[in-house]
Amino acid sequence: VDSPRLKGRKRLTLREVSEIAGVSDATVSRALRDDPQISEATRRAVKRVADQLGYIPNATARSLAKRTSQTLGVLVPDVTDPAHGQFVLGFELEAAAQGYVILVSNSRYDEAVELKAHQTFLSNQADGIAVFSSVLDPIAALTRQTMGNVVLVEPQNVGALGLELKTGVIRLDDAAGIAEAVRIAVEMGHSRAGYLSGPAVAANVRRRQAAVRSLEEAAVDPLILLGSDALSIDAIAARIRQEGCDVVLCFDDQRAFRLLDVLRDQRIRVPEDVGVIGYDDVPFARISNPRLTTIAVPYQEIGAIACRMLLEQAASGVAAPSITVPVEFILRESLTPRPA
Amino acid sequence: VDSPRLKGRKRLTLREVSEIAGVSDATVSRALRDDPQISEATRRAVKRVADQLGYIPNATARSLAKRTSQTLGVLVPDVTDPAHGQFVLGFELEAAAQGYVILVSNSRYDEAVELKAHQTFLSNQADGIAVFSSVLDPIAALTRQTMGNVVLVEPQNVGALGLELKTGVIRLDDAAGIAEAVRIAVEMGHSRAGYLSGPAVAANVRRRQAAVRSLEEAAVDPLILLGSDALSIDAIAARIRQEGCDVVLCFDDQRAFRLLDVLRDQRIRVPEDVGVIGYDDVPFARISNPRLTTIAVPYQEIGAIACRMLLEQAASGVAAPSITVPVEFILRESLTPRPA
DNA sequence: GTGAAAGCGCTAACAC
DNA sequence: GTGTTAGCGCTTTCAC
Repeated sequence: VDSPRLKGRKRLTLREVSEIAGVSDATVSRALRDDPQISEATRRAVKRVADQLGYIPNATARSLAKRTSQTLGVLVPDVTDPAHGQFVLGFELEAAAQGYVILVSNSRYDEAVELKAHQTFLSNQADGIAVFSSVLDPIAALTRQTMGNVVLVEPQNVGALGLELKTGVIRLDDAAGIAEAVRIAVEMGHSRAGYLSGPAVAANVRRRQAAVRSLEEAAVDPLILLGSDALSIDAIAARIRQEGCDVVLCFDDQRAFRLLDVLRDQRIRVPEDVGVIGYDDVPFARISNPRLTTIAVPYQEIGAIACRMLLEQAASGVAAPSITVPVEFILRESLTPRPA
Repeated sequence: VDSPRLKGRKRLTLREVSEIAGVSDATVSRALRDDPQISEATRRAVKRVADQLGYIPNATARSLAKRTSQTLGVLVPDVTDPAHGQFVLGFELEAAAQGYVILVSNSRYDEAVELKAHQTFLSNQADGIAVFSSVLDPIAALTRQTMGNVVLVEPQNVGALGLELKTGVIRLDDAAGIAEAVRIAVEMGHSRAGYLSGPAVAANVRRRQAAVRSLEEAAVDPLILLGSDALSIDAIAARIRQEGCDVVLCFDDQRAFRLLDVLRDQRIRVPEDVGVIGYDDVPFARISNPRLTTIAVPYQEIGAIACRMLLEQAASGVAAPSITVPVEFILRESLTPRPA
């Protein structure tokens, strides 16, 4: 057992392997990569020497020479958020399966941080970059001469200015999910729906508007805005009571859980007094008390898709067709028919 | 606005910048890195040209030349787990603050995957690697000629064989946390404590044993083993009832939440009929219903510490002193004094 | 089928 | 202060 000298450890190079194997370095390079035009005999011989010596190729040198790094960058606001974590997991698993490593960074919804991370990825020659919930001002991004190979997931600003980005985009079918939720809530006899807002991002606006529209179509009372993170959650509970909401649609599960928590404190019963609907279907939604009715988003699968789109774009050289991922309404305890 | 050619895009090199700036490439290199021995005038001139051209240095080439990549690897079983997510976040934030990028990989507690990820990080010249909850057989790991600069967080197998690893190690002070929990539970009048086991890892054994010992000292009934993931959670609830447990210590919060869920189904009241104690204090613990009594572990801070230890080791060349992180008992609704 | 040589984009002595 | 010269460890024409 060899003690790992931590620093300055000089690692084996391809050339040393070649000397011991008694062939040229080029041959070792080819043999190790299973280049077809190398004889089976030398290939095996070289490989034997290589892993006998414990040779680990230097990916850095390889990247420099090949001008491709087998590295992908992932930028999320916060891995700690279950949705983002699942996204990163799905992305990483797919990337690993394809022989890629991933660089990850947390932007904390900060435009400056996001931009810097993007540059860092570019600097590290990432073959592609996936950005989840990008808050970047598209003007700023596009003005720089290159964004590289990018896929945007649930971008917040793109499109706001009617810009056509030359990148693949993945969106959620928010409208359909919300419409379904509203339809079912109305069928259950609810007529005064409130909306618990999220951060000032595009998804929040889309979801709210979808709710407004769906309620209009259902010809019941218009959507009651309950305020967002700016307002204290207690104030929101108060509004729910005074507005007489019988169902609340939340921007996401996290907010829904917090709402359940304060409603419990205030002795407003869920679902008897008010129904609560989340968004995301994080793992916890199925074991909360009450279990949360929500709209399920396959974040892990989306991560895998983002990875594949990136690779596809890298190969084709053009933006992959953008897609809209379907979401699914999941009925659980936090929503029941309105008591007569 | 320039259309981002996705592939084969030839990026600006240092040399091109130098030509336009009318100086040598070495000068540009120095100016950009604020080398003190460059005149203020040329430094500014060079920088102006560089960012006018939108020059982005090639970190790959830099790594090759400097033999240090400003890259750190992080290996966790599953980013989706709140504890791991927090760890990665803390690690990444600290790394970013120090100018490092991170590579992340999910091992899914699979030894082979873990080993491969480790090699990949090494291949990519990571300046350090943090492994959370490593399941690697230390023999296998040590036999390879180098592990590089590593920090182990809550390793599962190290020490089992009495091996002295030459790496920094971060452990949790499980025993103290559990002891405190048991002490308080006993003070509250509980006397039949059960333990809901986790995966077959070192931490699980440590926590269980700490509970056994603490109960002995308290001179109440010995610990009742409730089984682990192998047993269905329903079977566990049944055992709780038949054994007459009045308090259950769980390996982690996730299991505690699942337990709360099935106890609710079975109409066993928490905390009235049985108290429940988790471990980790994931964010959800404070808004679950009932809110979960647990032992808080500062995973995000641990991530930052791991990062710093890695950097310290890289600089000093020797293993950083191992540390044991204190944990904190947090009393919430799921545990109350035993009703008389 | 294999070797020699040039080069990927940068940093680091060493000169001047 | 700044330029010149070698590499870093690999891939890749182009010969043979």
